[in-house]
Amino acid sequence: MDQSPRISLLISQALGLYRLRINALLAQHHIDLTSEMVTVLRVLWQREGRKQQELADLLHKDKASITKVIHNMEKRGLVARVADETDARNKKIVLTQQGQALKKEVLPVLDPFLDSLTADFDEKELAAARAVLSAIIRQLQ
Amino acid sequence: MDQSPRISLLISQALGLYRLRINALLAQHHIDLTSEMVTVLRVLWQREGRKQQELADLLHKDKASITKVIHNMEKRGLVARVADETDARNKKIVLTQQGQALKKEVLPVLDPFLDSLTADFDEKELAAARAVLSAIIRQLQ
DNA sequence: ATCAATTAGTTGACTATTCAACTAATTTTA
DNA sequence: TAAAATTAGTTGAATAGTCAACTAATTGAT
Repeated sequence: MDQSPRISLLISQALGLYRLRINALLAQHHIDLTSEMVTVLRVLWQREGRKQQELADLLHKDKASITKVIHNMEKRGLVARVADETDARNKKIVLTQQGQALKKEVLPVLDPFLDSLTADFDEKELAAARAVLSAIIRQLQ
Repeated sequence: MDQSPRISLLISQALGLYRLRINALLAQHHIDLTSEMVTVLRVLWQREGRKQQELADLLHKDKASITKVIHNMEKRGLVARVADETDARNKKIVLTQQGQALKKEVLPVLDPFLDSLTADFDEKELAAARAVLSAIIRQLQ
C-alpha cells in the first residue's frame, strides 16, 4: 500500500514533467520558446509595458530571474526594454511585432493540451485543487 | 473578477516558493542542504543502495540531473557511489554516516512546516488535490 | 537642501534541469 | 558467437532560478 505522497513532492514532479512536455510540444511546432518564456509572454499578451519588477511580483519570481529571462527573450527578438520617462529606474517590457504574433501560434498549441490534462475532473474537484494550491502559495509568500 | 488561474501556473509558482522557503528554513538551522537534495535523501532514507537510474525514475527526473545532484551531495560528504558487482554499469548510492544522521535533523524541521501548509483543509479536499496532481503526472509521463 | 534609505535593475557565483553526444557494459538477435 | 541494440552513467552547452553585492535613480527625513 502506497502512502499518500506529500503534495509538495507531487508539485515538484508535475512541474518538471510540464516543462518537458511543453518544451517538446513547442519544438514539434518549430516554435523557439521555452515554457518559462511562454509564462512571461502570457502576462505581456494581457498587458504589455510592465516593468520587470511587476513581472517578478506577478510570477512570484526573483527580479534577477526576470532580468535573465527577458534577456533571453530579447535575444530571440520577442521583446524590447523601453526606458520609463517618469522614473528612469524602471524598464518597461514591450512586445516586438514577432512577440505579439506568436500569441496566435502558441495558444492554439498549448491551451488545448493543458486543458486536456484536467478534463477528467469535474469543476468541484478542480476548484478544490486550485484552492489547496492557492492557499499554499499564499502561505509561502 | 479574477479568472481561475490555470493549475499549471499555480504549480509553477508553488514550487518556486516551496524551494525558497525550504532552503531558507534549512539555512536558518545551519543545515547545508538544498530542497532538491532533501528530496533525494528522503528516497535514500527509505532505502539506500539504489542506482542512479532508479532515483531518476522515482523522482521523474532525467538521469543527468541525478548525476549532478549526487555529485553535489558527494562533495558535501552525504553519499557515496558504490560499484554494482553484478552489473558494472550501475552505481549504487549509499548514505555516509553523516547523510544518515541528517535525517534526525531535517525531518523535524521540514515536515511540521510542510504539514502546516495544508492544515486548513480536510482530507477530502486534500485527496482531490492529490488526485488531480497525480492524474496530471500520469498523463505527462 | 542634503544625506540616508529605498527601489529597479544588473552581474557573477552557485545549484538545478534538460538535451545531445559520448563511453562502457550488458543483452538481444541473427 | 559476433554484431547490433539497449542500458547506465558522464559531460558540456543551454536555460532557469536564487542570493549577495553592486550601480543608479528616486524618495524621505531631518
